[in-house]
Amino acid sequence: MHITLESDYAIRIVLYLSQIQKRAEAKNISENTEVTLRFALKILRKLVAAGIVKSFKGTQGGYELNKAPAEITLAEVIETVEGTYYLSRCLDPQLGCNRENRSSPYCKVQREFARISDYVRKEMQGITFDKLV
Amino acid sequence: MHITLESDYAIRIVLYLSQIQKRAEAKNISENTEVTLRFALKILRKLVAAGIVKSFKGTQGGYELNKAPAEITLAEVIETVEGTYYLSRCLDPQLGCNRENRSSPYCKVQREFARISDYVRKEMQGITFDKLV
DNA sequence: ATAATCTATACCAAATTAATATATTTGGTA
DNA sequence: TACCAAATATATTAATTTGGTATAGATTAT
Repeated sequence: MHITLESDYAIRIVLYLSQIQKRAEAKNISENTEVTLRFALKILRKLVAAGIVKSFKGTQGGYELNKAPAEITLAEVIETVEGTYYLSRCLDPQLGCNRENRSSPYCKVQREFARISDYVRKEMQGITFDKLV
Repeated sequence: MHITLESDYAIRIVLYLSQIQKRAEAKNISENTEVTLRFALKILRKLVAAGIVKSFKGTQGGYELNKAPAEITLAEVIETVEGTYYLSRCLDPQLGCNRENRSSPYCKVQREFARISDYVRKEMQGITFDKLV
């Protein structure tokens, strides 16, 4: 939904992997991004599931990017961690408007919020990690 | 910072006052906006302090708009309740980036977020309540 | 085999957001 | 001018979300 600290962490991690361009173990990533090890591991698993990062088990294991930084967008990383971005919770299909007696299913405010949310998503889709290193 | 349910409530309240165009007491506002009375009172106090709403004490008291709906922007109402809007908490001067060892005071990600946040604020400044009734 | 590394699920704590309670002040009206 | 209906102020509590941790297990290079 919103962009929280976890997104910030996920971005730092992908940015770090974009910078070093090689495999790094979780401990290394944690130290270099200032994200606690366990929380970094949790985020890394999400990034792996989303196909942004590749993981390798066992000795000499670790994580590396699964694609070129130029192919990874800010939107992708944020939505991996937060789900779809919405400016207001009333737009989230999971939450919706908490009002019972509303005349129409979508009010004008909601429509404005939806328009702005779309813009934000599009902007973030246009920002790739090669531009951020 | 972010747009929460409280913003949603504040918007509903201002919208309701824009629609009826007359004085209404808190209980009436609460019932018509589906915001609990006490929470509505709390929000109303903020709206009064911000000069968006005028309050009248005593019998026949209540609340009414302090200016025309066309003069009240979505940005104004939201920022009354949430403070300045930022896409990411790292932009909030009160919070900031929680990273210690950062090379530069503002990273590129932060700059992109700042640019998008500015856009969102400008959009919301352009939306007045006469368009929303 | 074993030590290093990731995986999975569940759990807990801190912070934020939402809502309520109580006591007080103000002002119109009988 | 006493009274009652309303707003004001501050503190407190409850619910939700976010951030972070613990434990047990699976995998792989050496």
